[in-house]
Amino acid sequence: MIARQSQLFIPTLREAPADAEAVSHKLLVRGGYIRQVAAGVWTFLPLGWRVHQKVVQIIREEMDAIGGQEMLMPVLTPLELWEQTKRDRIPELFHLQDRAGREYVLPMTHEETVTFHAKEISSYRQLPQLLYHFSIKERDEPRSRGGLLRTREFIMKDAYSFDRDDAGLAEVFEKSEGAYHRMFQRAGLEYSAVQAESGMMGGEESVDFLAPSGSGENTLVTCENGDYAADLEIARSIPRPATFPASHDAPKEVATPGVTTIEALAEQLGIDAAATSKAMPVVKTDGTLVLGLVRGDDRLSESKMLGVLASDYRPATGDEIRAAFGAGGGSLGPVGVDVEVVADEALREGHFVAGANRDGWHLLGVEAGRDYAPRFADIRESREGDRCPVCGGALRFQVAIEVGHIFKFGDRYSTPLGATFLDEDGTERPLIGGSYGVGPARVMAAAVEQHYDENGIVWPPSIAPYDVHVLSLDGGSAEVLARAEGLAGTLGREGLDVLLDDRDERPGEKFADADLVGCPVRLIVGKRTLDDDGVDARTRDGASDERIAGADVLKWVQQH
RNA sequence: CGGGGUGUAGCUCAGCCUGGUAGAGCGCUGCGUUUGGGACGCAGAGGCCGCGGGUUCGGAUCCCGCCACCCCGACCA
Repeated sequence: MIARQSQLFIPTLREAPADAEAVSHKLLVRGGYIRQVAAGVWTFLPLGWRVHQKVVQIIREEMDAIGGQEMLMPVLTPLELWEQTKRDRIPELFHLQDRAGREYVLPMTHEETVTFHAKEISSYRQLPQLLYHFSIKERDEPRSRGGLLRTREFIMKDAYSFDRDDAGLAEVFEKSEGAYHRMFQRAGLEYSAVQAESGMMGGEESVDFLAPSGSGENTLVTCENGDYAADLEIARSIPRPATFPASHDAPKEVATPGVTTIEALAEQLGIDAAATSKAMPVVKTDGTLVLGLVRGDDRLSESKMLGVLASDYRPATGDEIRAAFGAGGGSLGPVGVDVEVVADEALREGHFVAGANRDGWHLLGVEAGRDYAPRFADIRESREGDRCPVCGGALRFQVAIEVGHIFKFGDRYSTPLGATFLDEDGTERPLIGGSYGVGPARVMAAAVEQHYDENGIVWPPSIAPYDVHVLSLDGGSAEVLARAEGLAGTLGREGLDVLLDDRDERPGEKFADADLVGCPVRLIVGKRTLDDDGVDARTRDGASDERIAGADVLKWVQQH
């Protein structure tokens, strides 16, 4: 296939739009791949759509390879379905009515709809099933950001599996995980599969696929030895050891006038911040006050705390704190309080300085178990300097994009929607399901975040908009142009996607645009190459750059 | 929803403080010269200065309100 650039709509920009921050956002806009229509709403221009389609095709092939069946479910969805699963109250859900007042939603995923169809499965003999589609998702995000990184409308490949039991589900889940590894590898991404939060809608098991990136909303924690990877929200790790001052037989009061921060406390007492404890009073949805306690140098992990409390919560207000503890926020501690204390595991051993629940005073030598009886849990957020929980190796923290997420949902949808089947023994059971999502646009953005240089995008060959970019530096010479056209034609007939820059532009401009667009292989035809009947061939990554004979071009392209 | 910021030509921005009939660079059109890393000359086109109200003889500029967009946070099946 050969495309003439002189006739295409590829509006490249010399400068990045002022509001762009992320590299992928800047380069995809500058390269003429995407344009913004409204906040979080984007058009894929012809070039961008080609890349998107290439990613889609890879995903499709890998899904089909594990027995997935492609279909298409509608965007417009009756509200009733979502009422039945109680997801109609999700704030991100778009609602609308038709002229007769019937209510609809614009779904953010299709569990309800696919389960609605799965009601037609009536026998174990029809199981398992793996259904998927590529469709538009709508989410009323309070805040979209970073170009394609987080949008309010996007295309997602979402697959749904239905099985008779957990064993069947485990099998598809594993197969899907394998397919996901293959698709991200094929797309040229660096990524990690990590155990993820199951989420409020999810079920038992959940795996996130995170691609390290210059911009993103997740933090990927990996061990240097490759034996541990997790999302920061749930990452476990070994904190550095604390250096303790002398111990005491019982907590000993010490005056700390005006000291309300850990830094000030550690400095005044001349001790390691890790030898102090930090108290974070929170209030659960039912109004119960709980005191979270972490080491002074640690941060409370909001997501871990959420799991431990099994309830939503908020920080206690100043008034609530004073009422419960009789002191201000900077002077709180676990000794002698009436509320439940949830202490981080790091506080299990050692004697720590803690607030005395009296303004201007702290306690020295506070020991868990002896001086207060906490419930221990892992509630600290991992941080730089921690060691791997598996092997003790150094941990690495990277900003990352979530490109895929798979999770088991069991009968979360089949039970409320009444999707049951008759099992072999004649009993009626709910279908057991799993959900497997991946965002092609995020794969695209992640690929750019990972592969670019100061001049533009350096596409992984598998998802580049065109395989080969032929530049005709004809400067009006019909002979050169004819040569370039012939070359493009030859490659096109071999099944390569060729972009021929036959525009009436100066060489510098063609080079700059070619760098920006980022096709993996570039072939330059000009007066210089006409002389020896050759072509200048180079790869976008700069690894190869050489004059080759015309007859060798096909071979060269296939090798690079 | 909280905090910060920006809306002036297709893009990047100046002008606003201190009111006086709209600017630059790039891009665009035509002609000519050029042609291996974003050329040069000449001649042009292009703006409800985000929207509404107010103050004023006069508002891009000052005041009030609204809207949009971006960044940080909250949120994120």
